[in-house]
Amino acid sequence: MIEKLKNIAFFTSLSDNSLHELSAHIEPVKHKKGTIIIHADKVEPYFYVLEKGIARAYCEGENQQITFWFGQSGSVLFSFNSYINNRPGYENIELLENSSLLKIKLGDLFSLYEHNPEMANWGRKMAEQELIATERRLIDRAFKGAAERYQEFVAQSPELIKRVALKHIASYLGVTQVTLSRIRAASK
Amino acid sequence: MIEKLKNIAFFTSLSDNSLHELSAHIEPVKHKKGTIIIHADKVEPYFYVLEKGIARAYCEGENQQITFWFGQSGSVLFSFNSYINNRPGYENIELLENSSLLKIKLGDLFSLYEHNPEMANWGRKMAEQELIATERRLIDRAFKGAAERYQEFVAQSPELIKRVALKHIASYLGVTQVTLSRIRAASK
DNA sequence: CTCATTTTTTAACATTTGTAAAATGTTGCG
DNA sequence: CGCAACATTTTACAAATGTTAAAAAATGAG
Repeated sequence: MIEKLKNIAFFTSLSDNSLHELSAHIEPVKHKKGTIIIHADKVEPYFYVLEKGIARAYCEGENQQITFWFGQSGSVLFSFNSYINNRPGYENIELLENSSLLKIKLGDLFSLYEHNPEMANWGRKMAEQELIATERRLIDRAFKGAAERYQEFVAQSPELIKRVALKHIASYLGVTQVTLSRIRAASK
Repeated sequence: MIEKLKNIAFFTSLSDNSLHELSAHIEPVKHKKGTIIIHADKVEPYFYVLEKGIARAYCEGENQQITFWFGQSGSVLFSFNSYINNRPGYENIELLENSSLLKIKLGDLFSLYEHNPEMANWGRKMAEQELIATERRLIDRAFKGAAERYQEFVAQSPELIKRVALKHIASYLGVTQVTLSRIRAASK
């Protein structure tokens, strides 16, 4: 299990001692494509690391779902509001392929944060990395047109383009599927 | 100084001991309206808490500035990329009024994180709160039209509407100033 | 207070994106 | 295979937002 963790970017900075403590609380699980592992409007008590597979986070709108995040191998999956505020979250997380995950109870993770400063700093850095990535996306959306955002998405996430339905990518990019089709047609 | 810190929401959870340690590294400063306290493309070595005043963070585009964040009393101001990755940042932070701030050297803050677990958890929670707020804005932008975003901004930030130029609010909301004017005209 | 500067609003027109519906393409299962 | 379900593209039209320019209003320095 420790060797598994060492292969995941988020965990490479941890000492063997912390990895050992952490691994005692980890349970590997597998789920099929289509499984919703995080549900909106629920306090979700688990934190997952995606070992293999693809996932998306989305919110349910009136007549549409809006995908705002994709996860790949090495991504961490959790309900932000459950993790941060112990309140029901706003996002669903769906596995888009049959996937392998590592599962940790939030309570166990928080205990580690309280008594192991290295883990507390790990949690801080994880939140910071997610923060800077999220803010970049917010800014990018303001500066760049939909076409440019699509080109960058293709360049940065070639795997996702191949494996994820375009309707999800369209909503991730903040346009309708019709607009994405037009962009793709124009760039041939 | 400790009493000052206790009045700031971010610091209310800290023990007197941590507040004491922290306050040894804090320098109160005042700056005039228009001062840029965080510069893009520079590693900014200070972390600020806004005691009194208003600030905005913006990125410089080709023929426009895009404001993507406002700070008020109690907000924390820092270059995300300097703080998180020790790299030059992408944002400028400008004081929109004469302001009082508390100034802390990043290096001092990081030392506290390393040897004081309570401070490490404080840093974690701060990043988490910024993260959840940023993600909510990203999602809101996808779900809500510009008019609705404006109404919510008015409801949630009545102070900012009074004190901040509409051109900055327009770019914060992701529309041109002309569009914001139309929205305001329609909602009378 | 007055003038110069900046901010905000309004107008006319262009462009982008959205909506709805039909056509085409793809996938998986019996 | 062949059908059914789902995904993607295309078309025609509608709505929202952008661009440019000018007028009106507000602000601030002297």
